[in-house]
Amino acid sequence: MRVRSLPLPERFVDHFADRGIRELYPPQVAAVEAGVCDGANVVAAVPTASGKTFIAQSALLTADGPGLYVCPLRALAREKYESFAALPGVDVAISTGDFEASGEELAGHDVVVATSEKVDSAIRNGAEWVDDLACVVVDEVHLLGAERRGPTLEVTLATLRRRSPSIQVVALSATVDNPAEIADWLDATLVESEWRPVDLRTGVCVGREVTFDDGRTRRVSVGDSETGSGTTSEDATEEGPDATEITAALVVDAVAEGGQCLAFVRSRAEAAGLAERLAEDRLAERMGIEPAAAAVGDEVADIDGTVTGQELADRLRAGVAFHHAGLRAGHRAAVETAFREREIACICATPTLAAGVNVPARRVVVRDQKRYTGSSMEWLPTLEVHQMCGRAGRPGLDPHGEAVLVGEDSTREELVERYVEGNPEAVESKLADPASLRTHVLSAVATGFAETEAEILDVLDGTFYARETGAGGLADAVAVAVDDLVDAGMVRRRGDAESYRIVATAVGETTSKQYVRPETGSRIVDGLRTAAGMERATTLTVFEVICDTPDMQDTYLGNRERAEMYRFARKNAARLTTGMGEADDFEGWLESVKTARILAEWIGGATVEELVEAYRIGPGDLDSRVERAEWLLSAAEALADTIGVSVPAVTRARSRI
DNA sequence: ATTGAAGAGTAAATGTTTCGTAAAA
DNA sequence: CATTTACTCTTCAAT
Repeated sequence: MRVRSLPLPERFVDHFADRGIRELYPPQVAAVEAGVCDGANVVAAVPTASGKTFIAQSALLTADGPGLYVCPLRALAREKYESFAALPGVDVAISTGDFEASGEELAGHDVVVATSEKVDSAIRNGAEWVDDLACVVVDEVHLLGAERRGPTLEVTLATLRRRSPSIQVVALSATVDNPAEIADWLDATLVESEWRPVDLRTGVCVGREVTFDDGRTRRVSVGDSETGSGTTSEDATEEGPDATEITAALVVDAVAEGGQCLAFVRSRAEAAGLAERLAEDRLAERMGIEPAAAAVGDEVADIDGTVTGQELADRLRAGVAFHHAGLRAGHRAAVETAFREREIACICATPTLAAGVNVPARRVVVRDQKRYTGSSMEWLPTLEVHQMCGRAGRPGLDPHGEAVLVGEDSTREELVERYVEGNPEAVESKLADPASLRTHVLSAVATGFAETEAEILDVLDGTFYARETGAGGLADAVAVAVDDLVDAGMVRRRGDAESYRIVATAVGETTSKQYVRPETGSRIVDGLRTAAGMERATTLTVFEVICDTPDMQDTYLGNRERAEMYRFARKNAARLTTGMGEADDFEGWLESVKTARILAEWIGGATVEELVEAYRIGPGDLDSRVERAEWLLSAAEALADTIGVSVPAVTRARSRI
C-alpha cells in the first residue's frame, strides 16, 4: 500500500516522500485497513520502531477536528512535538510541566502534544479545549499497568471519552500478553504484529559463546587487551571471565565490526564502572571517531564542574558514555545525540534508556537481568527486557540487530525461557490501589463531575479496571475512599444520611487543582498550621513540610550519614514541625529532613558541586528535587491562602529557590 | 630483631530503577 | 544478591 493512496492532502504525501516514506510497513497497512484514517478506534500492539509514529500521524491528520497526542515522558513529548511541527501547515502545541512556551491558549491548535498528567491536570482546572477534540492518540498505553501513573492514564482516557463520546481513540502499545483486552475496553480494532523493519536476533552468552535464537553461535575473545601471553588468565580462575569482562568483550566485538552498542546494567554505579572499564579498550580509535568524541567530551565538561559531569566528559573522550537519572538533562541529551550522530561507540545505561527516546544500536547487551528490591533480587519483567532488546538494529544502517543476554551455566535455561521465548506480561489495572482511588475520587468530586457515590462509580465505569472486573467491584473501595477524604477534610457530606451530596471543601478543591495528592494536601495544611504557631518558622521549616509528603521524591539516606542527620534534626528541633519522637515513620522522616537540608543549603547559596559531594547525590537528582520544591511551594502558598494562614517563610522560600 | 608498607584473603556491612504533576493582571 | 569496606594475616624490605 502506498502513502499516496491514503486520504491525505497532497502536501503531506510530498512531505513523507521527501523522507523516503512512500510505501507503508505491514503494521501500518493493517492499521489503515482497521480504519485509522476513517475515524475508527484502533489499538496497535507492535514492536518499537515499526512505524507507530506514522500511524499516529495518519489518524491525527485525517481526523475531523483537533487532536491530542498523549505520551508518558517529557523527552518523548518533545520528540513527537518536533516531528509534528515538521509537517507542513500543521499548528502544533506542546504542554508538559517543564515547557512554558505553550502559553495559556491551548485551544485552536491542530495537534496538542502532552503528558498524561498534564491532560489530567488541565481537565481538573476546567480546560475547555478538551471537549472539542476529534481524536486522541495514546502512546505507550501499556503503562496502564504502572503503579502510580497507570490509574491516571485510565481515568483520564475514561473522562475524555465520557465528555466527547464520538472521539476517535488510537492507542499504541508495546507487545503485551493481553492487547485484546485493551482493544475491547476502547471498543477498538486490534492490530497486532511482530514485524520489524530490521531483523532482530536474540541470544544468550555463557562463557565466551553466544547462542542465538536462530541457532547461530558466535565466539568472542575475552580480555585480549590486557593479557599479552594467552595463558595467564587460564590458571588464575577456573570459572572463566566474569560478567563484566564478557560484556566488555561483546561491546568490543560489535565495535570491531563497525556497530554501536548499548549495555544495560543494574545500578548507576555499575553503569559508570563499566564505562570506566571500557575506556581502556580504545573504542574511539577503533571506530575512527576520536576528534568527534573529544569534541563531545569538551562540550559536556562545560556543563558543570561536578565529579559526575567531569567523569562523563572523560569517558566521552574515549568514545563511551554512561547514562542514568543522576545525570542532568543536558548531560543526557548530549550523550543521546552524540550516539545518534555516531560520535561515540557505546552507552552503558540503567534501564532509563530502555523506555526513553529513540536511541537504536547494532548490538544491545543486557548484563544484569535482576533487580535489587530491598530484600531480594527479582527478575526484571519480560516486557522491560524486551524493550531493551528492541533497541537493537538501525533501519537502513545495520544488516540486522543483535540482543545478547549475559548469563551463566546455571541461568541459561531460565533466560531463554523467560526472555528469548517467553511472552511479556499482561497489563493489569492498578486502579484498585486505595491511594490512587482517593486521588481520583477527589478529582471527580472537585471538578463537579460527581456528587454521589453512584455518580463517582459512573465516572469510573469507563475505566480499564471496570471493564476487567466490573464497576461493582469498586463500590466498597470507593466508599472507603470517600470516608478517608471526609476524615482528611477534603470533602464534606451535605444533607441527611439518606440522601446526601458529596462536595469538595475549599482545601480539597485547591488540593485537586494544584495537582497534589490528598495526603500531600493534608500534610501541608497541618504543617502550615503548626508553622504559624511556631516562634521561629524559617525556610527550613517549610522545606521540612513539603519534603515530608508523598509527592516529594525521597533522598537516599546512607547508613553512614544517618547519625549525623539525627544530630542535625535534634539541633534544629525548634525549626521543625515534627518532634523527634512524633514521626510514625522515623526513617522516612529523616530522609525528608535530608532533602529539606539540601534545599535549605541550595537557597543559601551552595553550589551544585558542593551539594553533590556532600550528600552523595547526582547533579540530576538535585535538579529534580529543586523542581519539585518549586511546585510544592506554590501548592503550599495556594493552600495557605485558602485556609487563611500566613507563613511568610513560604513566600521567602519560593522566591529564593 | 623490629617496624612499616603493601598485598592477599576473608568476614561483615552495605547498597536500591524510574517518572510525572501548578500558574498569575 | 553482589559489590564494597573493614579487618586480619602474611610477606617482604628496610632500618
